[in-house]
Amino acid sequence: MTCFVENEANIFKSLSADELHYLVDKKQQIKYNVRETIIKQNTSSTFVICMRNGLAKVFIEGEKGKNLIVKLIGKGDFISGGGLFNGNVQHFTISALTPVTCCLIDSGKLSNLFSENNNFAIELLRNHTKQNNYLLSKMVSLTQKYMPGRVAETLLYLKNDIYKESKFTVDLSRLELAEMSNMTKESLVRILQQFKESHIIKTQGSEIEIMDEYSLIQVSKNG
Amino acid sequence: MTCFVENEANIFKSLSADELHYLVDKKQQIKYNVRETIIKQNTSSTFVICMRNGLAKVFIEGEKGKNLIVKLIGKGDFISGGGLFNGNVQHFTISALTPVTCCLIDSGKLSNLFSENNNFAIELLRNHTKQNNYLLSKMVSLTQKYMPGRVAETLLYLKNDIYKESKFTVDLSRLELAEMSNMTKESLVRILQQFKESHIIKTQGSEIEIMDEYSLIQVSKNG
DNA sequence: TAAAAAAATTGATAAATATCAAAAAATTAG
DNA sequence: CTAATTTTTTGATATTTATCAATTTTTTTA
Repeated sequence: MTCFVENEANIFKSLSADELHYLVDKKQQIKYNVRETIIKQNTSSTFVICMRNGLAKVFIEGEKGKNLIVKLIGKGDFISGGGLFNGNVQHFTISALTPVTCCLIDSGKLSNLFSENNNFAIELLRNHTKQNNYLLSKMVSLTQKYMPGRVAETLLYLKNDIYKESKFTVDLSRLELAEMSNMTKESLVRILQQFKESHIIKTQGSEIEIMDEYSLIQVSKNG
Repeated sequence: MTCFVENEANIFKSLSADELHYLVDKKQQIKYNVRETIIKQNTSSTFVICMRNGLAKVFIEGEKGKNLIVKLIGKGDFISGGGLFNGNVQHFTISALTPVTCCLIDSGKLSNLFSENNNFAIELLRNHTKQNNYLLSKMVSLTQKYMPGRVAETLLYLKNDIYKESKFTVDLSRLELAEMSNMTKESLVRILQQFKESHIIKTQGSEIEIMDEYSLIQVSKNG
C-alpha cells in the first residue's frame, strides 16, 4: 500500500494488509497543485488525510486575515481536520506548499476497525496525544519567547523535522515563515539578517543554511 | 458511580455499570487541598483523572518561572496528562484551586475496554479532538489579540464555562488570571481597571460581576 | 488583634514589536 | 526577453506591553 510509509510514527502500522485495503480505496488518492487547498477551515467533510508525497501547511485563519501556521506535514503524516468524531467541521486549513499526493480516508471507516483491531484505536489516540503535546509546547514558545527565539525554533524545526539537512530550500515565503513564528514579515526578515551577521546562518533567496546550530539552539532556548 | 456526572460531554456515558466498576476502584478517590499538585509536569505516572468535585488549574510551567494556564477543570471533567499511550510522561501540571476530589484511573484499564466497547474508544478520541481544537483557538487568541481582548476572553470563559453566573468569586489570584491571559499581573490589573471605568464589570476583591456582557464580547472579538 | 507577609494596585520608564512607506530584488505574464 | 506584478528588504516611527519601584490593601500568622 504505497500511501503508507514504514516508520514508527505511522498510525497504520498496527493494521493488517486487509484492513489497510479496507481503509483506502485507490481511487481516493488525490493530487493537489501548489497553493491548492486540501482541507478548508469551517467547512464540513468526513475524511481524514494521509500524506503520500509533498509538503503542506496546516494553519488557522485568524481574524484580520492573519494566519497562524501550526505545523507542516509531509510523507506518511496522518491528520484529521479537527472534526474527527466531533461534528465533521474542520478547524483548520491545509494547503499544498509543493505538489501533494494524499489519500482521503473516510473517517467512518476508522471506527469500524476499532473492534477488530484494538491497537489501531490506541495508535489513533497516541497520535492525538502527541498532537496535543505539540500544540502545548508551541503555545508556550509562541507566547513566552522573544522573536529571535521563535525564529530560531522555526529554523530548527525546518532542519530537523522537515528537510533533515543543514542546507535546504524552503518551500515557504518569508511571510509564511513569519506566520509560523508569530510575527510580521518585516520582523522575520530583520531577525534572519541578524542571524546572518552573527554567522549563524547563510541565506540566498529561499535557500537557507544553518552554519552554527549550537548558537541557534541557544537562541531558541531564549536568549 | 458518584464520580461520573451525567452530562453529554462525559466520556464515560458509553460505558455499562460493570465497565465503570472495572475502571474505578473506590479506594482511588483522592482528596487534595488548595494549592496541592495533582499531576506534576515531567514526572511519570500511569493514571488519568476524572474530577469529582472542586476546581483545578491545568498549566504549563514554562521557562523563567512563567506559567501558562491552559484551562480550568471541574466536576465531571476527564483529563489525561499528555502521557496517555505515549510514554506516561506528564506534559503539564494540574493543581487544586479549591479542595478537590477526583478519581485516579489507571490508563492501562482504558485500552482493555476498547475491544468490548467500541464507542468508548470513540468517546476518548472525541475528547482528544475537542481538546485539540480548544488548544488551537486558545493559541490564536493568545497570539493574535491585544491584551483587552484576552482579558475579556478570560472573563467570559469564567462566566460561561466555570461559574455559570454573571457574578462570581474567582478562585484565582490576579497573577493566575494574568497567567490565563498571557500577560503580567500589572497589565491584567490595569485592564480590569479600564473595564471598571467603562462600566463593563464591577469588582470587589475576588468578586467579579459582568455588567455589560455585550461590550465584553465585542472587546473579546478584539477591539 | 497586632505584626508580618503576601497580594494587588499605581506610576514612571524601558523594551519589544508592529506599522507605514519606500526601495530593491525576484517572479510571472505577455 | 521585457514590462508588470509580487515578494523581499530597509528605514523611520508609533504602539503595545513589560519592567521596576513604590504604595496600598488584604491575608496570614503568632
